[in-house]
Amino acid sequence: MGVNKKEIDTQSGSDTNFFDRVYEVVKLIPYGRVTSYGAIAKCLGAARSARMVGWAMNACGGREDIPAHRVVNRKGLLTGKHHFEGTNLMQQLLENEGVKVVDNQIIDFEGIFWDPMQEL
DNA sequence: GTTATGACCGTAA
DNA sequence: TTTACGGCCATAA
Repeated sequence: MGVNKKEIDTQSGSDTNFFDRVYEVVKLIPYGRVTSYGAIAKCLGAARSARMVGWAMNACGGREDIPAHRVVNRKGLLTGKHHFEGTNLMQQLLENEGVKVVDNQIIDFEGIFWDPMQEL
């Protein structure tokens, strides 16, 4: 039995599970902490695929297990809040965890920033 | 198979 | 300083 199918991917180990990887990292985000798409992407080995991380979030719509509200862009801005229900749901969730958010921007972002690579 | 989009990031003007 | 554009990877149509 050889590897018929399509010879694995051009790269070793990355079975279209890119999304699942992002989900796992996001789910690993501790309470009261936040991270950025680039940090997650970098942790996955694709720092240049930060957009894919956000894309994965878009597909996460419906996965409550994934605290996407803890994922923000490099500036600590809630760029994805538009994808949440309502208008301030994401902000409410963050404030609920003790994260101060003003004008869609996280206060002391660098202070509560959680780097996945730092833990992993 | 190609085209277009995307919750980004980084650099240039 | 701010603003604008391109790149880069992956998914969906």
